[in-house]
Amino acid sequence: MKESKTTGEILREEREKKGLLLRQVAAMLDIDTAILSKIERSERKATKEQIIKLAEILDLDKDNLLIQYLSEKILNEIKDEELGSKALKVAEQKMKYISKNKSGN
Amino acid sequence: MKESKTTGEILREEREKKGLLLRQVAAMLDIDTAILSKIERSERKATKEQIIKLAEILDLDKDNLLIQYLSEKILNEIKDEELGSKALKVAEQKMKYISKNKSGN
DNA sequence: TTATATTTGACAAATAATGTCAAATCATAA
DNA sequence: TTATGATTTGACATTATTTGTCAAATATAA
Repeated sequence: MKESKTTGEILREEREKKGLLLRQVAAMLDIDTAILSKIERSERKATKEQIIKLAEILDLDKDNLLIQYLSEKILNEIKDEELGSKALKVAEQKMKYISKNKSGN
Repeated sequence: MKESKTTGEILREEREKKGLLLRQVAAMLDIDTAILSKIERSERKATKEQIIKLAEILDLDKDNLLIQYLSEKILNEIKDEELGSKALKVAEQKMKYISKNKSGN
């Protein structure tokens, strides 16, 4: 019952569907093959720019991929924190408050 | 209609309530006064260790202060992101999934 | 004023993120 | 098998970010 894929898993799946090699995609990103290998196995994080390029290369929805990516960055921030779950809820509350008071109201 | 205080605002308020000087609290934290000044004005982030020490020094609830602090770290991660709000929601979903499958079930 | 507290900004040190490279491992076709 | 190409691993280099110091500027108040 696997609930959700990691960004890395998504990237690997799509790259393989397209029959592309790590070497080829890495070249398009202008990085070493080793890094892309690590990104796909969640051993390293991609940069935002790399995620955007990868969405283009692999025909993935850019916004969805970015949301995936950002949510992982958020979770990474609290993954070792006992209070992480509570902090996340508080962050959402604050976020709501911020949105409500955005410029334009 | 100020909804919530920043960690810095809380820290300054409590320090002043106790009649302590920046210099004094900074010394207890073993950092320069300048940094504490910046932390209280949200120009710099504290470290987790500093937050814990500050809770002790200022008699604040440690967990509450840490939750405040962590939620700010989360928001900081997405504050310039258009998709931040969506990413936050996805992070919560993933978090629920993770909790559900914690060791011990 | 003078004294003390705080703030500011330039800079230094420490840490973390991002990358390269070469060798090891893996998969598979000859 | 062995030979080839793909991927993985780990040591290391580079760069960016974080965390800190220091001294001068500014505020506060006696």
